[in-house]
Amino acid sequence: MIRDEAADLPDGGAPKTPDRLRRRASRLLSQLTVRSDRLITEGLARADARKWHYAVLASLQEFGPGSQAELSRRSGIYRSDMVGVLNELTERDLVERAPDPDDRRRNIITISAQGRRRLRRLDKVLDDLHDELLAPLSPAERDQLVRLLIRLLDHHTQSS
Amino acid sequence: MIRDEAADLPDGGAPKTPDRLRRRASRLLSQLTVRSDRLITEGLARADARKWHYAVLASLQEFGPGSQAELSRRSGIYRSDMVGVLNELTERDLVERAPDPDDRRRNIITISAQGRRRLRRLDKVLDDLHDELLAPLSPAERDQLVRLLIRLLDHHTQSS
DNA sequence: CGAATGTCAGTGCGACTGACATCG
DNA sequence: CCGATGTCAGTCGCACTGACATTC
Repeated sequence: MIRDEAADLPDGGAPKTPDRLRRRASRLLSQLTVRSDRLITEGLARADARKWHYAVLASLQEFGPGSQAELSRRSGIYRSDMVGVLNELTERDLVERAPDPDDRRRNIITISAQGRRRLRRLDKVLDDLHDELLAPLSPAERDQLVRLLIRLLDHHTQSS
Repeated sequence: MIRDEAADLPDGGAPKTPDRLRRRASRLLSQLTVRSDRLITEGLARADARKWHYAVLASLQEFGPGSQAELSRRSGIYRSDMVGVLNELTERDLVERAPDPDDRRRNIITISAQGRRRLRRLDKVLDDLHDELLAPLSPAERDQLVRLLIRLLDHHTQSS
């Protein structure tokens, strides 16, 4: 019989890091994202909010009012899902949805004063949650991580 | 009427980075992970494999045979989902599922010779896919990213 | 008895698709 | 006519739960 151990390192024998499973960036990303998402989702739920609430409100504050399709592009939420998010936000009077007089297909979404207050609150909540998420890292390391992630994300979004 | 611009920086005026949306680590992680997952899943699909196939095979090669529950702990796949994964792997003769004589509750899962060949193939496929995923980063930066992610993941797994 | 194992059915959520009426 | 918009219904994959029979 063939010794099975011999088959362990047949491809040149170069001592490839043994914990490839653990070091695969894709696996690290997805496992960490599961935890991160849960942390953020639960944290925001305690403040009666969801991730997209923040995304939409922040995008409105930074780039000003816009149509739903425009918000969709800004925040990476699908046009079809944006409807529901905006329903929730208008229910809570955080944004206003008004028909665009110049283009009757569109709604113009505007952040309200209460929405701005809400956004400030959510920003604080998120700051705390990110402190928890990034706890083991120094400020410099956090910055480094963010920069690396941004470069990767940019590379994979411009091509699509 | 109140000028809305005035309400933009009411909290002290500290020039908080304007693109907070873009810099939130949690958002970067989830958005990047979506792309990464898609890249990997499609790449593996072209080789008639799934992420878990690799995870299970690699864990078998590195840590040796084990029960399903043990594999489940090693690879982060739920006990309930492991069943299906192992069904697929045994169908393809990549692993063997044999009852443990010493503990009749358990099955002992062993990687087969074909499974080892398969694993080597998948490792190459994944190397290429990670080259694509991490394309914008230098080797040193890739290493840095992996180390940062590992530290974060470790921190959030030991506590759970 | 309590705890672990393998299995199955099912939930909830998030990303994504398709189609449709309306309008530019 | 083509393209964009807002809306709705529905799919798919995945993490996760609950329950159950069997065995330790």
